[in-house]
Amino acid sequence: MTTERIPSQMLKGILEGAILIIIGQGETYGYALHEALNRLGFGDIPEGTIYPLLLKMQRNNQIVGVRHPSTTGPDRKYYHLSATGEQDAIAFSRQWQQLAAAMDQLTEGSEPREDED
Amino acid sequence: MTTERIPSQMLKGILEGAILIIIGQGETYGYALHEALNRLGFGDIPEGTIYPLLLKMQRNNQIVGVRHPSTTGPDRKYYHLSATGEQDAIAFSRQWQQLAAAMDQLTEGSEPREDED
DNA sequence: CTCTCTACCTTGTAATGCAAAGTATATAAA
DNA sequence: TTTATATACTTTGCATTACAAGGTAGAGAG
Repeated sequence: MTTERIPSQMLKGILEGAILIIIGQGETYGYALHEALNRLGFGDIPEGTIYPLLLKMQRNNQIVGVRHPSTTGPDRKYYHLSATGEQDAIAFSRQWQQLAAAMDQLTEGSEPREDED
Repeated sequence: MTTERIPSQMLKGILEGAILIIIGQGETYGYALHEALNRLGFGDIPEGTIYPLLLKMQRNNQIVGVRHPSTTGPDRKYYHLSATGEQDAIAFSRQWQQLAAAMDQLTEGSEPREDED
């Protein structure tokens, strides 16, 4: 199992972008986001991280939240991207690619072997 | 020119790992590190970021610094990895790969087109 | 009625990148 | 000599971020 925990310091500034992209692929709510991030390999991001972040993104007019009742539990707050959020999602993708490219440059031809553990 | 500025929040926790890897590829000093990071595409990381980080890494016994006189300017403090630092560099590489894999999953088949604007 | 799963929110803390300012050496220009 | 520039390292304080810990509440199972 290569599922290694990503340190929280490494996620700083990336979670917001990741969430922008996820919401951009279809409106969703906090609790489902928690499961989506886990499924994608970001690890078990706690609710104490996700919900305050969503509220901040709402304050910054990146996302818009609408409450909907659920028949199987408490209300859900569905979020979708605003125009600003869409632009931010695109900007984040570019910045991520820039970072990934720099990291690629860094580890070019000097990666530690992992053939046999 | 696709050289986009990587936001500082996005670098949090990644700079340390990147520096571990660079120093692992051959001992170097702060000022040269500043240029190397720029050349690799990480952007113009200010000295107020690099030097305090090196001092912290030294306190944490990840790197070892040795002063050497220079004939072309002030003394240089050359750093090399400690045993701890080598392990941390390897751990960081794994964690980065985990993060990059999660980001790949995220943008799978749903990237914004850039063919034509 | 209690327990669990779902679903959201708040407060306070530690970690990180950075701006701003300072110190000091070597070299070239005035 | 004086001034300026590139090199080279350090410190203090700030804004941002992920998180732990705790709280609130609805729906269904026992």
